[in-house]
Amino acid sequence: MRPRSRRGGGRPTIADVARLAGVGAITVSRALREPERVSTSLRLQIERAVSDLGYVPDQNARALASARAEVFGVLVPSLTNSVFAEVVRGIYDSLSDGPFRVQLGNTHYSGLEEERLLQVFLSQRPAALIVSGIDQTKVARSLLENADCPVVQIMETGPDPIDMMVGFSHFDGGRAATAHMIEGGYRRIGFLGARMDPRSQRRLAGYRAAMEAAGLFDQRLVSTTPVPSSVSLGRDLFRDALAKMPTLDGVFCNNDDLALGVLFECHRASIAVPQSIGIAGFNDLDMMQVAFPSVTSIRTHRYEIGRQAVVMAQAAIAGERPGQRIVDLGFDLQRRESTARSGR
Amino acid sequence: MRPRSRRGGGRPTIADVARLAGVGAITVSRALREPERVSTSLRLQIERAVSDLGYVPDQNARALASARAEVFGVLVPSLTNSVFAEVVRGIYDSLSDGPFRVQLGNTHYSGLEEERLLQVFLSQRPAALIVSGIDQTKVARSLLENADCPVVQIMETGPDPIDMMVGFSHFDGGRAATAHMIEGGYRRIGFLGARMDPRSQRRLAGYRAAMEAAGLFDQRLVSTTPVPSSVSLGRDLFRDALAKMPTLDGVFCNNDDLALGVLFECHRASIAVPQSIGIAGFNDLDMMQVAFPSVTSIRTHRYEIGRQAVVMAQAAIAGERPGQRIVDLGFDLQRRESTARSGR
DNA sequence: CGGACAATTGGTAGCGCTACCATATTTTGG
DNA sequence: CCAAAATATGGTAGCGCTACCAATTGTCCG
Repeated sequence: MRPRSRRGGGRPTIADVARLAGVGAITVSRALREPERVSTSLRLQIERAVSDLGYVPDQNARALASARAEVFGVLVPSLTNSVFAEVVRGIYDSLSDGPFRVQLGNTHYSGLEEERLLQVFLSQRPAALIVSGIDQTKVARSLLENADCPVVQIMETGPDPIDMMVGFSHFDGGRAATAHMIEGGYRRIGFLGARMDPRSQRRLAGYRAAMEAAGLFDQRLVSTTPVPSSVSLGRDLFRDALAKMPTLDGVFCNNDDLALGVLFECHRASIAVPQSIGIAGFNDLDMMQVAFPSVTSIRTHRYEIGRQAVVMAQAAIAGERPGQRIVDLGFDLQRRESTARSGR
Repeated sequence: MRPRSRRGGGRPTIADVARLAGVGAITVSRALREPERVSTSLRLQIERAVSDLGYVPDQNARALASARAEVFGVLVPSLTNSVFAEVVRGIYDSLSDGPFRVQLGNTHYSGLEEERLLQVFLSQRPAALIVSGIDQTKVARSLLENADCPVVQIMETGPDPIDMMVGFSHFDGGRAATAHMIEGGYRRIGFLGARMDPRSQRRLAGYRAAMEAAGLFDQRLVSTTPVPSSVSLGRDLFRDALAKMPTLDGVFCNNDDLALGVLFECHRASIAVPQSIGIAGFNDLDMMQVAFPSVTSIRTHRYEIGRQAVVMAQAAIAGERPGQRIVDLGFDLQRRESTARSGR
């Protein structure tokens, strides 16, 4: 006679706690989830039993019974890109004191992979979903629209949110950085872009808008590649751009990795920064202000985006109507030595 | 009369598939998990029904019934440290084509946080656990020893594994970098260390061993701080070290972020690298070989550590005896311009 | 002081799946 | 050709928890 522990391995269950505390199982369940709905005396008794037995609720059983896992599904295109690493950190930090776990997926910038991961995540009935960008495939968008949980799109803002959005305008960022260089007297400003995911495309569009507004745009100033970004790629792109267009007097880089590669190459080739070449990056990694010369960049509020996404999702879970569905956290242009031709 | 869909929301269940395919539910279950144990005709019929209904198995129910979630629990001390980001990428990539999901936890370099997360993870009955380092607290170690799943400790090797280990010797790495600088003619070599987690401590110990072996050790050459590492911190530590010890002729940095900060500060202060100051880092981030001058570093096989940890865990899940419980993936000393006093 | 109402507590019946065992059905070997 | 063994399929009984509803007790007010 051992109907118990057929599989479980003998971990204490809610029934064990109930027996020890001399109450019904459901009361234990309530004491753990909604302590205020249980009398103080019983609650103490139950807490005692829980700690005596070392009881830990089985999350799988809980999720099955309530048709809802205490999981936030998070989809990012890259784990090594430090921008997303910081977003994810913001998410984890905001979630760490609640009951929610995080299920992190890496889409590798692939729409198909995103669809696949969405299926996997949905099969767990997550409490909320956080996805990157606003360029979901048709299938992915439909999965998200029909998901019976809050959905937050992060990193970008745009019209027509699936549910909620936190981010900023990459177009505006690209335009601001470019406009700043034009103001600083740069004329033949190149654009260096790697990966060229949708966000990079919009930064390029912002660059183009600023250049055209000043009557400076020239297609030959644009160098892009689908290859993933890296510091060494920045060096290579810059060499090519300079060979193609020797009169280049500045570069706006898709991101800071590329900008750093450009900076190092300028050192190596003894090209004066910011005199001969101005450099601006995007994201404003910590090292940009330490670099010599320090590098102008667009500071984005990545950690805050992660934090805010969690706040919005949790509010929605709690049944609150969102104050605003679209939150634009903006960006800050950090003007530094690398684009200060005259000054300093 | 609607005993069904009280909560579920109407997603098709295994029973729906079974009915449509005209078979028993258990046969559907088998067809999905062990297709080779079901006849071809039935299997096709079932696959048809699955795709017609858009059936996706409920992971929570599956985990409850089988007392085992298809989840790898992964604990790392940081998400933004690009070393761990790459380890995690190795893990995700190796797992992406199997049935397993990843549950990622961030311990923030805290033993207590690790214990807490282990509790959370264990409550899901994961298929395997991957934890960072070999310095678990007593409680954490006990939780891991009693976990009824494979456990892999990563990033380091050492005696007395909980179960399995993949990593390398940080002591040897620190010693190799330092010995290389000594060979190169550097004498007053400083050690710059941030965070000073156990791995950093062992790198420091390796540095000390090399210095002592050459009769060069001096406690005043060592500058450490518990503060998290960053490029700006590298600059600050270097300034302090130089102020404290003006005869400094080289620095071995705990990691590449610090080394980069030192490099930039040398540029800013017009200190010749490698002539006046030699610089060596640890981890060999991509940018180290692009930097000017390129920076000597210890290349560690981070992605491969993640990959290998998954391979070992999967073998253990499949019931195979591990070939070796401890896998040392070593490291490579990358000799570059920043420590080449004479050459180039 | 009785009845409406809130506050507590518990019982029942699953959630959707799989472990275990039983029951056909086919294959094998002597 | 038949028993034994292998193969293929299905039924039953939960896994550990919570939604739903019922039952009990205490509380308030006309």
